Amino acid sequence: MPKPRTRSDSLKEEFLDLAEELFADLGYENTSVDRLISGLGVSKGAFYHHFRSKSALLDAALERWLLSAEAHLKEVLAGKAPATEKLRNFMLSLNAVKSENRESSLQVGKFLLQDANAILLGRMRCAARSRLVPLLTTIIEQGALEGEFQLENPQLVARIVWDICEAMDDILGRTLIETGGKRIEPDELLNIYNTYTLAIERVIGAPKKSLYLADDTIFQSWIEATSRDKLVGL
Amino acid sequence: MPKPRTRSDSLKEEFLDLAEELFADLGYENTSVDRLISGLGVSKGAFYHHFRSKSALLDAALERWLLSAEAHLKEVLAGKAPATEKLRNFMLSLNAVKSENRESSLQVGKFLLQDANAILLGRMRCAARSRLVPLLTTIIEQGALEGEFQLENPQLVARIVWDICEAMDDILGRTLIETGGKRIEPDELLNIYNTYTLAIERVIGAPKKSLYLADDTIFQSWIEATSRDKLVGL
DNA sequence: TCTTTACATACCGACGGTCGGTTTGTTAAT
DNA sequence: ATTAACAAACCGACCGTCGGTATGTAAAGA
Repeated sequence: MPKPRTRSDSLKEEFLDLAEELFADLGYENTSVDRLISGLGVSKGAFYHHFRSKSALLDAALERWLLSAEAHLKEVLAGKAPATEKLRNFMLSLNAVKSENRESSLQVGKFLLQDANAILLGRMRCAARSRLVPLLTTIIEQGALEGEFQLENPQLVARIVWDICEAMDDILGRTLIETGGKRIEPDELLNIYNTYTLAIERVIGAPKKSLYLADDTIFQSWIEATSRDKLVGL
Repeated sequence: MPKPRTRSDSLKEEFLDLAEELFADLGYENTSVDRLISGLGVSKGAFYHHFRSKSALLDAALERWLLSAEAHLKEVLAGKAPATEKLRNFMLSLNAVKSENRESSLQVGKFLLQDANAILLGRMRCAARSRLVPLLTTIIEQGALEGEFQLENPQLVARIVWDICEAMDDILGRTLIETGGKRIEPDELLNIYNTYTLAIERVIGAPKKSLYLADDTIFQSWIEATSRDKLVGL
């Protein structure tokens, strides 16, 4: 049910809003331009007036999403906390950003694993990496200066840490959704999380358990959110 | 120039051969079924007689490729060498497998980064992971038994090591192709390689430099192979 | 009045996939 | 040896959907 458009509140923004929603529901490839325009009750010309291509629409959507994520993370890292704390906050905020989208717009749940979102996933990874790795680098450098982290090449190491975070998101997501009807143990997710963060601790030469999470309430809520979701089939 | 087909040498294999070639040249999405059948001089019915869909063709191609890779790696790991050596061989063999394809069939070079291969990349990563991580796990377990590696969860740690390898391939590939006309320093690639392997050493708790590479001849040949390639544009 | 913006409409070619039908090969009863 | 019966392999016209383009047009500002 498309909300009634008052002319000249920017149609472009409405396209972006609807795109986020449909990309999350159907996947990028399964979201046709026809579907987008009929959802908004406008013509094809309208779409191609605002976007050079469907691919450009994806870029714009990702750009908008990344801007907010970047701002949020910068805010988290603004203070004078020790690098260890900043790093932990960074990682938890990453999950928070994604969790908030899990329920509304750009999901990072099951839909990311489908063929229909392979392009979206690739683009998102690339864009997020180029914007957020620099933030990570500053944390790593700070930790090295503080003597808390033992490493030699902050830029590359930050990239590696980022890679590990991406991989962790991937396996956490798969674990969440691949266990079909079976009840998922929050312990299992926590175990994955702590094993990955232990790996990160070692990579940056940080004290053991500086990233350790004893509490599994985060994963409790993940599981609830996931089981609330309808099954849309493949 | 399609070679003259003698009837009843399996058309299915010819489809797979041509698919590998075209996927590498044009990308998966840019390789149409029409192109495949006209390349072989057969009809569309012929294709859909042998494959349920274009997607099934990709699965079959990946399956064939993975079988050979798996066999090759198992062979490498058959002996009674220490885990450290096996791990180093494992990683180098991975690169070898890909280098051999770089020149002939399923390239892992520039074409993997395009949108047109996002699906292919995702499927390949998933398939390779599920087949090869178990092999890695045995190495890790062996190393833990030998007392050379210090870790607690071999299975998950093997997965993490694999993730880091994937990330390393990614960044090495990007570094190779994103530097457009500029001459690439083999040193740069070697530096990336050693930083990533240092990370792996730390993750598995192995002695420092047990994976270190002093020699950059491998990357020399990579660069040559890459600059030999024609530019096919986006 | 002239130009520019913001759309609408009609249309295109390429694509993945389907379908009814034909050819070719195999088996076995006559 | 012939032929009926069946199945596998293959043909090619056709379809719906897709992303994208070309052209038209109403309205607003100059």
